[in-house]
Amino acid sequence: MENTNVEVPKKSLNFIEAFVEQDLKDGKNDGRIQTRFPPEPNGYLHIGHAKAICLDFGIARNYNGICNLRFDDTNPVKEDVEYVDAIQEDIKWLGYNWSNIYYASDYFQQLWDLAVELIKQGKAYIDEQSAETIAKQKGTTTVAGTESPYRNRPVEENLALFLQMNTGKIAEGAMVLRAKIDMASSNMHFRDPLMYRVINSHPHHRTGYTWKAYPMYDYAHGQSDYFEGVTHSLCTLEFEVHRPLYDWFIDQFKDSDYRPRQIEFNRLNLTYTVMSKRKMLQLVQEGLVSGWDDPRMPTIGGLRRRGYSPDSIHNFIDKIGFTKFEAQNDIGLLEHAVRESLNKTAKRVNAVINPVKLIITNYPEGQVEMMETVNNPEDESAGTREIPFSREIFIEREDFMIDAPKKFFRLAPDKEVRLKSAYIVKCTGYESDENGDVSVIYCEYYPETKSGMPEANRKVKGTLHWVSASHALKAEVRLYDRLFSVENPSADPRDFRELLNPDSLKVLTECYVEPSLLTAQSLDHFQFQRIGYFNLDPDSSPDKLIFNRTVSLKDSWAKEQLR
RNA sequence: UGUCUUAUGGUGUAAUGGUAGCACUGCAGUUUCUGGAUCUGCCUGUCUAAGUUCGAAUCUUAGUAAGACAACCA
Repeated sequence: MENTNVEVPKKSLNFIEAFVEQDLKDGKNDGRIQTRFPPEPNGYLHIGHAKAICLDFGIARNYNGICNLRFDDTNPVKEDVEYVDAIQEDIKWLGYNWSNIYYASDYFQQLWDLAVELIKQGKAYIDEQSAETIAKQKGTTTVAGTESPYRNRPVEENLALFLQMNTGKIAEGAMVLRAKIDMASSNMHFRDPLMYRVINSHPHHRTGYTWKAYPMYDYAHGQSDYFEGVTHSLCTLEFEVHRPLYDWFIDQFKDSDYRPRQIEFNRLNLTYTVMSKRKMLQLVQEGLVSGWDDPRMPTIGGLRRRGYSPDSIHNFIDKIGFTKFEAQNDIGLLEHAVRESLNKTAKRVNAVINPVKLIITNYPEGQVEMMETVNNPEDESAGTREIPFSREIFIEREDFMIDAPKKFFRLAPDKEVRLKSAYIVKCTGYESDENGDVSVIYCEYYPETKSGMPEANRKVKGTLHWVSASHALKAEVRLYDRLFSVENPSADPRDFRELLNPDSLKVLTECYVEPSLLTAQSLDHFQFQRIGYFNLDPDSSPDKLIFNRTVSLKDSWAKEQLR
């Protein structure tokens, strides 16, 4: 799990980096660069968070700044320590280390004191109206709000009531603290936003029942940034309208030239994917997936289990960039990024996922030869290994056709193919079962065509992967496809469960892999020749090898066969 | 009948007043002890209209379209 040696590529300049460089040039904040990644510990991280993480930590790294992890834990109703731990593991797995770890709850006292200060200045008041009434008085986007009857209550009364709010004697919803700004503002967030509400029914995961009044996001987030010395507070586009309020709160309290700056970027939208926490939770709870780390889930845990490397995720984030345009990113680009990254490192192994037996009739019975084969043609340092070859082997059913069309360069009656790393063989016959399916293929081999021998250079059109029948390990292979069958499930008006792709998981139990895979470690990734990238599932055991398909190779023929 | 933001090939993203480039997809080809990978080529784009300028994707105005905002969520 711990993986701190991941290489994180330097991104090309984006508009946020341009802002950062301008701020540096202008000498702002004494040339200091500080960011933060501020998750609320109320769920698991997904690939959308990975985008934010790459930006927050990446900016700090590229500009000799620091990036802190801060849990935005101001709402105990939704938060849990379970998520705090999982979030940290996922960030580390992505290859990042935070300088400090903070919690918004660390600032509860400071925030409280500043709120008192604001009340004393007459800029905040206690409202005792119901949530419904307050909402009604906010007006609408086109109609100005009306002022609360409590808006002008005396400072002393406000102070006394604010203290009351934190005693536990005040019922939830009975009173709130509001900033006194402008009920007629064209920005809804300026219409006397709530700063504090009472929550006494849930313990906070860190402070227990110490506090009964909790700060709201708009107040707590900006001030937390300010307390920590954040210079660039990066968040997603939907917080754009919050920025004036963010700045307003900063203005109330700042006492030097330093000020944090909020910059918004586009969140990640992936085709064929839902990333809403609510929907992901539903998928898990209703058993539509096996859990938060189901290989089909867009969670960091799911991607990890599926065989995505941290490097491949960085590669993807690097490709999609950061802009202010609400984009729909093609899942195909993610898959491309994964292939590109895994291609450099994945060990090539022989595996046959839809086997048919092939007997080499002129090969001595009982003879076994160890054939040398390269681990990775892209990387010489990966070395070679030996695989056993014998009279009876398995090949892919798709690699043999009785009536082969002209462009079919694999095996067919009277045709020759190269067995990868071994001999050239010629098909001399086959047998079919009662359904007409081929049950066994007969070949003869040419002993002088063994790989590496002088006579081996004879050209044949096709090369097939294979495993020795008596040496192969039986394995279970799980093929994954996109979870949803529509391009933009989030925008589809139908219930998202109706949009699930019924073929998103296909389990193959009659698969054979070469014996070297017995020593594979959990999550190790491999390229199965001409099939795709796979990794060993954590639930595997020596008795039952389970491989997850990370992504298929971009071979239209193979793709068709795998469906 | 509001405020804020955005608009570049099918998709994503560069070009910060000076030749519209890159990647993905698609198509065609090359090559290989697998048709993958590699390599090569091709296709397709500045939302509309006015203005400023020697020159506009870029600046201005208007229009059009899209997104965000009216949680005691973050």
